[in-house]
Amino acid sequence: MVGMRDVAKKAGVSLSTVSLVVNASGYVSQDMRHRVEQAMRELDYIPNELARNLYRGRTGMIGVIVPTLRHPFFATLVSALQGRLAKHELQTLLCSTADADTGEAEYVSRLRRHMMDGIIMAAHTDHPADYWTSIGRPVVAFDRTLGDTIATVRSDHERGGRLVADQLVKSGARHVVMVGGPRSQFDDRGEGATTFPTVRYFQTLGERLDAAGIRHEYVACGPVTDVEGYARAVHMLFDRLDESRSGGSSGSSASGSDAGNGGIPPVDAIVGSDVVAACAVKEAFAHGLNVPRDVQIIGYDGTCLADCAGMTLTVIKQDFDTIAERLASHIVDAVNEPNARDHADADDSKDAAGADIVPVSLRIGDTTRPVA
Amino acid sequence: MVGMRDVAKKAGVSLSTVSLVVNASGYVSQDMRHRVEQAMRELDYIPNELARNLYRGRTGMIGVIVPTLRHPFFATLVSALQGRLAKHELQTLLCSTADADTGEAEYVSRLRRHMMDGIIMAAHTDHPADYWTSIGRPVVAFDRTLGDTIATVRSDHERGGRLVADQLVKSGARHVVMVGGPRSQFDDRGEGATTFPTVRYFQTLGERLDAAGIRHEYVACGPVTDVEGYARAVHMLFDRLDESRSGGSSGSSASGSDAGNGGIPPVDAIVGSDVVAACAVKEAFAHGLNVPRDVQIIGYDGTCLADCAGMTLTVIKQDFDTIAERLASHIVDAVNEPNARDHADADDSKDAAGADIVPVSLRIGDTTRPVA
DNA sequence: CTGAAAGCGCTTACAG
DNA sequence: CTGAAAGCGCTTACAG
Repeated sequence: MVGMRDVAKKAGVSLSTVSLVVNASGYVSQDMRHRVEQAMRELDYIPNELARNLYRGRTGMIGVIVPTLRHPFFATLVSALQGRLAKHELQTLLCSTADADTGEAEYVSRLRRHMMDGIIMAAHTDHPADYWTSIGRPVVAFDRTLGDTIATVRSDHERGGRLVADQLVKSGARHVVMVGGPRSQFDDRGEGATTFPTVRYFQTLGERLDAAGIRHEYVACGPVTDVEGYARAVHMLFDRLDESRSGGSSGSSASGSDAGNGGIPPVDAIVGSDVVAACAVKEAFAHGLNVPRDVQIIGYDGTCLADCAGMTLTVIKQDFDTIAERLASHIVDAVNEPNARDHADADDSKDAAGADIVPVSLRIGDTTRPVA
Repeated sequence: MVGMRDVAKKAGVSLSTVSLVVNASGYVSQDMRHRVEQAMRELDYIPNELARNLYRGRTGMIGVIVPTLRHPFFATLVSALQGRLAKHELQTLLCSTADADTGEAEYVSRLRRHMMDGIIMAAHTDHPADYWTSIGRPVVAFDRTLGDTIATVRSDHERGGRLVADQLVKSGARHVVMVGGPRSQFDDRGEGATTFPTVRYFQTLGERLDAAGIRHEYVACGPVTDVEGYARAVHMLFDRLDESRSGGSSGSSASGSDAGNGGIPPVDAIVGSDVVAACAVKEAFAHGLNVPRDVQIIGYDGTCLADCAGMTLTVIKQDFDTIAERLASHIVDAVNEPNARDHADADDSKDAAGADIVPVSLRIGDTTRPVA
């Protein structure tokens, strides 16, 4: 392998001169520069970045922790992130907790050992906040709270909830089923606010529906990594709907809890992630139900599924580009000034916990009825 | 930052002893070992991997070049790859050519500068074979030919073509439309074989349909990165179908070239990637066509779209896990013995060009008719 | 089995 | 503006 030393020898100059030329820093006379460049060309010299990394204590790589790329949501997020990080000269190191059955601890350990410069955390974690704050290296969180000193970026899920509630109320929905992750996500973690901002969508939606007197219930599936789990849950849901529609002879009490079966309006709206919504469209077809006449369906996320699900889905779109931009700029800040706390720049797009809030929007598709 | 030197000092031993303990290599007496371990614990010593990298000339990272993660096919591939690479203690460095508008040259340069140990190439490239073979560092190709010395892994697309032809023939299809990438992909590149193995699917399918006397045509869309391009192409296709179905008044000659419009059977089968198939289902619904009675739809790839497209798609499934396993083991070989050429182990699952061929399978869904 | 020494390839103060 | 020197933090021959 040809190194700087060889170039220096060939050009008849010192090591440092070569270094200055390679890095285009400092002043080197035209003459020297040319001789060095010529020597580099002749020897086909390629700088070894490893040595630079060691000296600088940096690798230029950011670990992005997600559960799995198989879920279009994370694929889209990572895609956007890679583009943004690249603009800051940072590489994206893929860290999936489910795809490689490696816990996040493995990646945190790599962060500690300087194999990456920082971590963007977008996967579930059981570690408490002090685990994350004690790492002492750059970490930024997406859609979850990891501790006071760790910046968070998330979508405005409350707005999502309001937009969807509005759509449902105005289109005359009478019985809404929300399909989402495990109920345990709704639990507080001391702070009085859940660490899973996403559940705020369902909470806000639920409150609004309550206020409008619209019946609603929540069906929990497995964790986000289990895409098939969603399919099963939606499948079972429709079987149940069949039962309730085919008369009051339903033996199970699953279709209602606090009212006599007779008076319960049939389910006429299903709400959940894009995956849930896509499955719902499929089941509706299979069960001979007309969408949106018999049942309205509203997705959440705005991934490619929203346009590939057999019908153009009405969805809440998360703004992946803006999210990625914010995450990237937070991690760049953290990498550049490791000691600086949050740039408390009194940004009004932050919530009480100081999270960076990105707006969402409602995209009307063909799976909802026109509003009154 | 606390380094090995500090640990050595604290434990009262030499640097090398600490190194031996950290690496669990060589023999160290129990006593020494304990003292060192204790010191490491007390000082909270964390080895700096950067120094190791420099010494070993390795980073433990493999670059995976794909066009974009936004396409479920590549998301699934990368997901599988990450899992496999992790089993070999290798990290996955995401290198998207479209997401970060960075050409592959940028990543090859990083490979050269030792920022990664090898590259798995799964994106389109305009560079000729000798560009790739001249890199002189580990490269493995997925689904494309990059030169004699570069190992290739691909699915058995010919088999895919046969399976689909069989399905179409037996179910009585009369007019098949294939929707795929730009026609230019079909061109030879000297070697007498296209560098895009995927087109072999369409070629084989076409030959078989010819043999069975079934009419077929090819509609070209933009490059794979342009998912919306597929949607548009399929949309236009259905508009054309409407026209041809509503009588012979079609002014355009697009629907046929070598026969009078009158005698052409209406299109009753659409074949393409999962994305194409999903769009086709959607358009069929929108146009009031019954699937599979009026039109059969067959996808290719077997990504999550195959189960989220409004109907369970009949698809050719690529075996992502096996593909990832093969790619990973090839790159591991290449990294470990840089000079070794192909392990010419006379594997019978290789084609003439020496590619490693992985079987595909047909998954029957609800978008095809029963076979005779 | 343990310690002093050289070195991985590059950078950056620091004298000339 | 250029050159000799020390050092990034760790590893591995090589003597003891």
